[in-house]
Amino acid sequence: MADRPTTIYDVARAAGVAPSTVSRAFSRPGRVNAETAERIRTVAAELGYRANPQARALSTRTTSMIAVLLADIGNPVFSEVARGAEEAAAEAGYAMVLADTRESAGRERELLDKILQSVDGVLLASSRMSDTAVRQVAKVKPTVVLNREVGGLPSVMVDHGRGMRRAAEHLAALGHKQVTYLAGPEAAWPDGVRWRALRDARTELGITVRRVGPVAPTLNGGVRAAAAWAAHPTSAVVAYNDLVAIGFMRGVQTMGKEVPQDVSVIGFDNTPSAEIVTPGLTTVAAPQRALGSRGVRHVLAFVGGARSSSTEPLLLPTKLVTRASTGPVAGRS
Amino acid sequence: MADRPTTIYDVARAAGVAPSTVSRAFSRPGRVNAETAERIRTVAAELGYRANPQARALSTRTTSMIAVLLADIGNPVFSEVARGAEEAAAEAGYAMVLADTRESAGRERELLDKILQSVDGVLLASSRMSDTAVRQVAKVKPTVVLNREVGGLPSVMVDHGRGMRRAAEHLAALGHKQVTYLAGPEAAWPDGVRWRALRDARTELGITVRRVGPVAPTLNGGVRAAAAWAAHPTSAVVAYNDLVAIGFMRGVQTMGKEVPQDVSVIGFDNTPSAEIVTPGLTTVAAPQRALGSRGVRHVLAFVGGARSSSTEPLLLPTKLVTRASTGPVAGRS
DNA sequence: CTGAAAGCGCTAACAG
DNA sequence: CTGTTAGCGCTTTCAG
Repeated sequence: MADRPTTIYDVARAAGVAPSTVSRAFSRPGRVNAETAERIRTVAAELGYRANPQARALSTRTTSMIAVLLADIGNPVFSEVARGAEEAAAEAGYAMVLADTRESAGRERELLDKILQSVDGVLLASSRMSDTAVRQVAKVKPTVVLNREVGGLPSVMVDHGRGMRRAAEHLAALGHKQVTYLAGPEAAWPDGVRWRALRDARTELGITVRRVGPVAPTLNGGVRAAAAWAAHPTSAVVAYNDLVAIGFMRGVQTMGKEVPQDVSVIGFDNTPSAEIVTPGLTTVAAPQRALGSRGVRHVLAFVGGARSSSTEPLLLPTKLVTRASTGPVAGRS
Repeated sequence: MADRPTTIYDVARAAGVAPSTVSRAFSRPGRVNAETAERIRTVAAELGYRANPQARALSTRTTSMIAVLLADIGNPVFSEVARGAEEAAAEAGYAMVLADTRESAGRERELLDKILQSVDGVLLASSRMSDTAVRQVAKVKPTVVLNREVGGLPSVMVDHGRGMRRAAEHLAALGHKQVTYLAGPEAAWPDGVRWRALRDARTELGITVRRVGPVAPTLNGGVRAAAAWAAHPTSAVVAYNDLVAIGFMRGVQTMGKEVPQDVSVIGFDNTPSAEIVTPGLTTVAAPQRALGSRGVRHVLAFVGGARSSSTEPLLLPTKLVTRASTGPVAGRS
């Protein structure tokens, strides 16, 4: 590949200055004569000089890289988070080391063990590790968690509670009196928040609520949920995510019922599929991209030396996207 | 965060050996007395010693990281590639630096400029740079390109030609005589390959082909393509990708026509949406995940010192997934 | 403002 | 097999 790359010494010799001056010309432009700096830069460009990041990191103890860990890059929800994270990182001149934990706390620990030393900060997008394990990480490098609260650590989360609230209001406005929640994995943090928000809205909205599950957060999980729901049908259903909602719709359609005539359905996440399915799925959209970018910016703020004063979780708003899967309860034929 | 991390010297002192021995105990276990090695490892564990990757990199000139550049991490096709890449990298003990070029050759260059020095190899998943620019990169670090041929550089690609061929055969078998191809962005390498493959299949399969576009590779692009197609309708259509195919179906349905009764539709990529749309979309599935993992393994092989002998592009097979969007031409009502 | 010199933590010869 | 001795390329005092 490369012949020996040009170093600071090569540039120094060619420019007729000391190596330290070349170094300063790049890292501390203010502390060097403007003309000399200019000359050095010219010479460096001619020689195609690129600073060696490892050497720099060794003496400065900063790498200009941050780690982003998520549970499954293939999941559109997380890939949006990754996108936002990458954008924010690139904008700040940082590179992103992305690791996929495949939903395993063990893998997560191993990965961190490997890359923690190579980054300036960490964003845990969907950590499955215990609180203590997360804190351990935070002790080594500035760490921000997403969609989770770990006592004392900075975090950014989507306001799932309010999202559920909006969904419930929408259904109540359409005249629905009974709502079933199709619960997702118990380990999933947003699941609990949503269910509680739905229950809390009962009296105020004058609805009764029921819970089915937990079901797998997949198309099939939704299909199975439909069977469970059929035992105690309600005129409205809110699902853990879009996939479950779509599976549910498919399930009830198989049973000869129609959406939204027989049952209104709401999902979570507003994945591309929500727009494509028939009928279009009403769903609670979360700003995943913003979640990723805010998360990274938060990390970088701490890298830059912010104190842990901002311990309060940052809450990002959701938006209810209404489509054809919800309708008035009176629409029942 | 951390107090001064423990170094090789701390371990050496605690274990009563020379620093170099500690180093060897980790990097070259064979070259050290088994018992001493064991003791060193124990002491190291007690002290919580972790090697400093920057220091190691500085002297070995290898970082155990590889760069993966792709055009848009939000695109499910690429996120699958990223997933495969990450898996292969992790398996080999490498970390993945992921960068999103946002379809811009300029950004791509800048990003590479920034991270090239920090990685042992590069995987260009959907480079928009010129051939010469790509070669420039390859001169600095082992580089593998995906879905593209850059003279002399190792590459891995999906056999889009055969995929198209299979699609055409499927349509011919159903009795279709005329096929329209909804072309994607001209800059996209697979687009040309597919169109040529379709044309080449004409005589043998006894079909005539037509081309519409290029259209944007989006839902809307597909809708517009439907309008263009309506000027010269054919009984079958193959789209650049699933999104275009789905948009097209939506477009023709709006015009009061039915799929597949009035027109059979085939997409490319087998994205999740293909399964969810109504009718289900017949599509050419590409092994995106494998593409990513093979790509990374290829890179690592070169990092490991393989000669450029394997200049032949590695071709990965596609699979035709048949669903309800294609049917016999006789099915016309 | 610039040069000289001392590391950052690890690996790599070279002796023994 | 183990210890000693130089660096890897850059930043950072410390003088001047």
